[in-house]
Amino acid sequence: MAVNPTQTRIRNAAIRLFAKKGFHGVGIRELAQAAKVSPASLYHYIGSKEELLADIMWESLERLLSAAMLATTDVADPREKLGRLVTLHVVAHAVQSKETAVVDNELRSLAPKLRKRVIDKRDAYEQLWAETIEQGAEAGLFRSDHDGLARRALLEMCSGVARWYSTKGEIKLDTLASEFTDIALRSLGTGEAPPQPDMDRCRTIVKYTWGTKV
Amino acid sequence: MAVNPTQTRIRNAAIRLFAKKGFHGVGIRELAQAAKVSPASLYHYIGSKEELLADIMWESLERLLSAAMLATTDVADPREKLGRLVTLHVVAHAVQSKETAVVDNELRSLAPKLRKRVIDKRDAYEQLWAETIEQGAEAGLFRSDHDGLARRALLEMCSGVARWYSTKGEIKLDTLASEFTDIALRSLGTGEAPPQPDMDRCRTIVKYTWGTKV
DNA sequence: CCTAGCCGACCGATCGTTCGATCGTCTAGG
DNA sequence: CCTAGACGATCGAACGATCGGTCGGCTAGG
Repeated sequence: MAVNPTQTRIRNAAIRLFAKKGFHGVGIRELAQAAKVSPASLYHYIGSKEELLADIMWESLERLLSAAMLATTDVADPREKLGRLVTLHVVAHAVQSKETAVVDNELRSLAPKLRKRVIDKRDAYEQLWAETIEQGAEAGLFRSDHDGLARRALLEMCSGVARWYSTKGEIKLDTLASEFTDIALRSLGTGEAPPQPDMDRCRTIVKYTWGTKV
Repeated sequence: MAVNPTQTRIRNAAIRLFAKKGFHGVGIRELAQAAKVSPASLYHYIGSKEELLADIMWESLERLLSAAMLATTDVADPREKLGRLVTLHVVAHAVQSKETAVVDNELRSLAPKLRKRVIDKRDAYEQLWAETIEQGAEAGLFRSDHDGLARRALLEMCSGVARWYSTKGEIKLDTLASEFTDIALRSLGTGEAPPQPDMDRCRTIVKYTWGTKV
């Protein structure tokens, strides 16, 4: 999980370049130069270019999933649960926009074997959303979403943050999160004013999961 | 605009392959084979691989923009206007998922010169959304969106359709469009039940713009 | 004869990857 | 304390393959 400084440099360079140019748009030599190693040395740290991509994607999803589970276990109210899922998802895509963009865009660059591991993780994560929405529907708090249409719409909306949000822009992270939570809950809601989730708890989890950001 | 049958084959093959593997993931030999010409013959129809991509993206946006303008001119009610924008955007991303996916993902593969033309088109299109939302806000029908946050959220949500919707799935196109319109209007709305836009008019425009689909 | 369409052969460049060798560091045996 | 050797890290050079693109020439219809 990237403890070695050289490993970390390679990992970070790969995330930055893959996000900017796409997996196939980055050559090994360019990657090596950005990580300040020779192309040959690169292969002491990675199995192959593709494995490097798969590792990055899987670990990114692993962090997102564990953060989401941490935030939703023992939460009874589906509205609170969904609000936290949205907040974490949006904040993750805002502060880790590079690696989340890679996760969202580069699944196609993985051969079936490596792809499966990543897809399984992603499905496990999206399952959290599906369960939460279903619970809300059963409780009469959300409109039912038996096609998963609303879930997909909301996930795409929240993931899109990585494509346009800039931490240097005028929009504060808190504004972003609460606005998106609002939109999400009102999309699913039955009309009542949606409650805001426990922001402090989410902030703590974000800090714990992704480090010093936020 | 692709009247020649060989041009059309090349265009369609490029859209399909670029959407599936990404611009840098497709070689001209693979593209030529899919279009049933030799790699050399390819260059009787395209200036370069990159120009081919730029043309595809620009034309796709051109169609979307003209369809959107066609659907919104002389429409006074901002809610009706936005409903039609959402419907057209969603339907376009559903039935032309390949080329819209290319538009959404491959901007980074274009050198600045070619990129500008495409970005200008995209901005002109998004401007339509911005104006409509602003009109709605001034009329007191929408919550104001001075950061463009809601606009971006909705656009990402609607564009995401190209990533998951399948015309072979169980969700009907009408259901998709009306559900998304509903979500969009309730995201912006002040609480009243959102009106459904003129679906027949939208259907006509889709047919006129993208041909026999729908 | 001209031209549009088409293609085999080839261009230099770059692709992902491997190999063998050279470093400095650590450890075990005498 | 010295030394032999194992070890991880590093890299220059090169591998065959493929990259985007070009060129000269062939063919067929007007």
